[in-house]
Amino acid sequence: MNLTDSINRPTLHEELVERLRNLVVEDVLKPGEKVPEKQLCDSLGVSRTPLREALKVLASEGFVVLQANRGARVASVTREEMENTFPVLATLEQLAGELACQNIDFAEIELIERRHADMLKAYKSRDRQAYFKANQDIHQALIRGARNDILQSHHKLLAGRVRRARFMANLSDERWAQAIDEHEAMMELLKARDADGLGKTMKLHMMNKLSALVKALEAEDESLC
Amino acid sequence: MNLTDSINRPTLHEELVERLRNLVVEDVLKPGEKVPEKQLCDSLGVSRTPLREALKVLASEGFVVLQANRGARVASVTREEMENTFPVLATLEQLAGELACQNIDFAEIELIERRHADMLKAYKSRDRQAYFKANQDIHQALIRGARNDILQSHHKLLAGRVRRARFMANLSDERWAQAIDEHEAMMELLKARDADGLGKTMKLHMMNKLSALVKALEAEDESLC
DNA sequence: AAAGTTAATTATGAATTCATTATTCAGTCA
DNA sequence: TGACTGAATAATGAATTCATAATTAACTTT
Repeated sequence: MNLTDSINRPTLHEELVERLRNLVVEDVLKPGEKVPEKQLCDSLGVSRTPLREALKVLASEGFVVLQANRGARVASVTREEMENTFPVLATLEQLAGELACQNIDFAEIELIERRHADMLKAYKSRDRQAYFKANQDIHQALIRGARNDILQSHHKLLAGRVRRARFMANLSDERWAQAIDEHEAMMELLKARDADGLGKTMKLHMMNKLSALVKALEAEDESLC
Repeated sequence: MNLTDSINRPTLHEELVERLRNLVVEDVLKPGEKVPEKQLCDSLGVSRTPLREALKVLASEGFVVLQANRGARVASVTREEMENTFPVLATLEQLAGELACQNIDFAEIELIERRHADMLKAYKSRDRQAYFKANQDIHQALIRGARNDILQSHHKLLAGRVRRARFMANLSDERWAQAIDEHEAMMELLKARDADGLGKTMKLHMMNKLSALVKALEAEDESLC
């Protein structure tokens, strides 16, 4: 019998924060759209109070924007925001890489190796969905390996905001190949527990992601004109 | 006549977030204490709804901890939390230092120089209050100079959580002198716009703060036994 | 008297209600 | 026809109410 399940019942607004954030990150609620309180309440079967509490939290996390007497709108994904977010995220990843080399245990490295293999397989079969999933798992496992809750929570927030961008721009074949190379290097550096090397590589990896994203966005803009 | 004042009236819960956060940061509400909803509502003259909304936000920021059906408690300041927070804060300061060297304008550097002079004066007259204020202004001005909103908001959050610790431990004369030296170096590197140097120095400065804090906490622990 | 049990009280989470502010839309006038 | 006005409608922010869970107090029972 599992006792923790019945005890650890999350409160209503916490669940709503999770679900609404997912709606934003997964691009179900589109940037700029206003969040329809009443509609969401009906479809989720809750009253406005916990939903509004959740919206305040989401606003403080930057996923929605509140306007007095005008409710909440989904925060838009601007190029400027990305250009501000990625450097911060990159620095946090650098720190995570350094700390992970010191603190991660062997079992976790093996787990990452397996997910790394999954990722390579997904790359070879050009399965974007599986690739993204494996990629995300690897990064998360590395962050967890850093053994720093504060780092983890701030990383999670920024990663969520960045994840929205991937729905806007598909990565190029060229960038995809480069990303694979970078991951190969990261894997080796982690196994060698080269803190400085892994940190720098992870930072660079993230900044290269930004370059690719900006390029993709520019290409998209052109195609729209 | 100033028209912007009357328009930009912040919403009730936003004001409450600010005020409650200050109560926590300024150590009016002590770590571990439970937050008395009813009492606060009475003394602030608001109903529970906006207050509770504010508490959810504060919880997501890490200043209070919510327990289902047991309300909110002020988050405790543990040594472990500090040891997790400082490295993250230090990395953010490093990034801020690098970006500030690129983006800050001359007028802002001059402003920082003036506050730096104020800080030296406060040090010489051993005015802790004035010293802390000038110190905080300098760091904030540097962050602003980085021209990165995301960086700024995350820094603000972590800085707030760290600030609580200074109420728990007074810094030693030795550390104080060291901090002054570090600030002198930072000032020179900023004026020279040495991005790498300023970043590294600011990071080190922050990590030294942690060491001093941990030492002070240990000394305090001993004196209590 | 101390530990355990039950009833009264209080606090909490969430729904509902209410006042106010935006928004929509029909009607007016240039 | 098209911009303006104002009433009708809808939404939002905040207070209030209500059901339930936690805490306290009173009361056994040994």
